[in-house]
Amino acid sequence: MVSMKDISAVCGVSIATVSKALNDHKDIGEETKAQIRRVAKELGYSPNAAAKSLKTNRTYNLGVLFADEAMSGLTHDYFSYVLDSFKNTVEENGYDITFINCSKKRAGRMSYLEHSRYRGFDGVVIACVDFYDPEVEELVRSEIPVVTIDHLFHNRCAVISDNIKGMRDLVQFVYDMGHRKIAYIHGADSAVTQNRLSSFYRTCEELGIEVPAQYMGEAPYRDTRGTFEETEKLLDLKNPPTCILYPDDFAALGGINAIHARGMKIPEDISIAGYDGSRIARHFEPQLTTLKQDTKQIGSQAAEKLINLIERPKTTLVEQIIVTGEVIPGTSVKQI
Amino acid sequence: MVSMKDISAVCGVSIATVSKALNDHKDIGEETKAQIRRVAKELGYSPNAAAKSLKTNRTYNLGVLFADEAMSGLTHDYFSYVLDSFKNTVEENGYDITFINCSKKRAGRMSYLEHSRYRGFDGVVIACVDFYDPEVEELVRSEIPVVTIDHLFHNRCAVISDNIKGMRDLVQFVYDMGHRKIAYIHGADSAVTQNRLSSFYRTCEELGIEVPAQYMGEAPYRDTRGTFEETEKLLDLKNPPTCILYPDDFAALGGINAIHARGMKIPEDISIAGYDGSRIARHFEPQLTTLKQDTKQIGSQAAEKLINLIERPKTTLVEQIIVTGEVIPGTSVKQI
DNA sequence: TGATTTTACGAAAACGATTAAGTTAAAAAT
DNA sequence: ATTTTTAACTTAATCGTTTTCGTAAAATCA
Repeated sequence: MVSMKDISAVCGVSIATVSKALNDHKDIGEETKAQIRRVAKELGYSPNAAAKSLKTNRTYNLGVLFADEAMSGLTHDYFSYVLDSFKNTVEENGYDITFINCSKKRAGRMSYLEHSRYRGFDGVVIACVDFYDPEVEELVRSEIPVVTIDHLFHNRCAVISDNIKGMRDLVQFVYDMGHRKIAYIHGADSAVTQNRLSSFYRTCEELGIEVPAQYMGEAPYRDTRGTFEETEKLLDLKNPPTCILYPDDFAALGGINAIHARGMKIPEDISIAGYDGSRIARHFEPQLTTLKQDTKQIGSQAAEKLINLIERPKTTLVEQIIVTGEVIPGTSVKQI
Repeated sequence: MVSMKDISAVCGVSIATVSKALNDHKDIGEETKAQIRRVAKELGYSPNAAAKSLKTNRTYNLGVLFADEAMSGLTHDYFSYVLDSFKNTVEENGYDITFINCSKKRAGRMSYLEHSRYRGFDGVVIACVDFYDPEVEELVRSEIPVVTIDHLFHNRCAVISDNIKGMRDLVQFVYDMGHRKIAYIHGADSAVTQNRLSSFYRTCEELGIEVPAQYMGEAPYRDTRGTFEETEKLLDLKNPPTCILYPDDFAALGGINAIHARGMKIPEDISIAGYDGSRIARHFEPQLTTLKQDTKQIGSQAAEKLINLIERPKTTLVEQIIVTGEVIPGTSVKQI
């Protein structure tokens, strides 16, 4: 690898001059700068991030902690969109991203914090993990700038998809379509689920509709088996709901199949709605009514916040940024 | 940050001794090692990857180039699975992954090779890009160990999903179900497409079935709009096919919708098949007949090959690794 | 006992950059 | 003409490791 030393030898100047020239400092003559830049290009010089960061304590590399329980990892169709947006935004700002190793099997592995320090991440984004993992808490309490997604820690920045408003809007939409018997198969216990759940209950209460206990079911996110079974239970009720809400669009497929298995049609016989607004839901038949989370906004806001935290720590607010979604009407909820 | 210097001060030994002790060299006394390790833990020492790699020229960091034309990026439902598997395997081996910045907008951006050198990647995996991009070629011709996925470069290792055999098996399956009028809406031009296409033609020829030109259509991968329109054309034919093959599972949705829009049923009125074996295809109704690419195998093979190339360059073969898939029968192809 | 080997450690250079603090010569000011 | 300022560099320390070579003491051997 050609280094500054090589350039300095060719140009007959000191290494310091080369460094300053390439970093465009003011105390280097214009012709010298030009020559150094030319020679650098000719020799095929490439800077060395390790050496640079050793001196400057900046890596321009951000850590991504991204390890949901279900191990869907990168294939998660909500977070992969968020991450994609995050990645695009940080790259536009000259940062790279590296995943924080979360394979917990390996002997001699580092904790999340150790790993982050080892790599010298300028900041870290945390999404889609067990937020009560002690390792996560250790990382969050560290000196490293952190932005979390869909979870709020004390004194830390968070970007949060507005599940409260989202669920309210969705229920309101279903209500406006005339439904009064609304069932909700919610996801497994988590902050996200709790927000959606309480918003569901509250909104129903405000709208004056009653939710019998049998109308509530639980199935893990993205689990079609669970929603299939829960849907069957709902359809078996003496007084079944006219509309079923699912944990997410993918899981809704389990419900769709359960409904079709009985020879019932959507939305003629029963209405359904998902959550996420995933790309594929637009192509279901009927088109799935869903709440589209603004993944692009969530990812880019997280990126911008994190970079601000790094580059302008004094003037950057510690706050939570709420990103709202929107109801995609679709055609899976019938007007009654 | 606490460094080896701090440890050496506390223990009253030299920095060299600390380094050797932590790296378990044989020329350090056992009790000294034990003490140094203990103190390191007590002080909360964390090693510095930048300093280490500066000396050793090894980063234990791999570059990932992953930038398809459609910019689906991380949300691509074939490559995100491949990448997830790749990531898991390299992490088990103590490597991290960093994306090679592919936002081409940024002024002063580095080329892929420059970026890779800058970060000091020990190796690079290339997937899902325009393989004829000069920057990609520059990277491939460099001294950096490279493994490509689904594309073969001269003198480079590649892991390739067997599209030849895959398409043959799929056509054979459809043939065995009794179909003789098979249409194929293929993806946009690429090596992958070409392999599938020629395998399609060859298999049909071997089976003695004729493929009229009107039975061939083209639509970009993952494009439901395109497959919708192409499907309509096929259905309009005087002598329509009994089975339609689609570029991929997602794109098949466009076809499904076109078919349903005419009030036709799958597979009663017409049969269809996808390609990929994506998770969601298992939940379509009817369950989509498709060729499941072994994404887990592809990712882990690529990871192992790349690591071998890095750690045992002398003894590692430059070869292409072919990963075969399997037909998922599903229920979208009718026996006739 | 004296010579030799082994064990356990230290000194110092090096990796490739950045940067504070000089230094020198030319230009500007007095 | 002398001093001051400015422009354009250079020197050298430093970041945190690794690693080669050297060395003193202890252990082994003759």
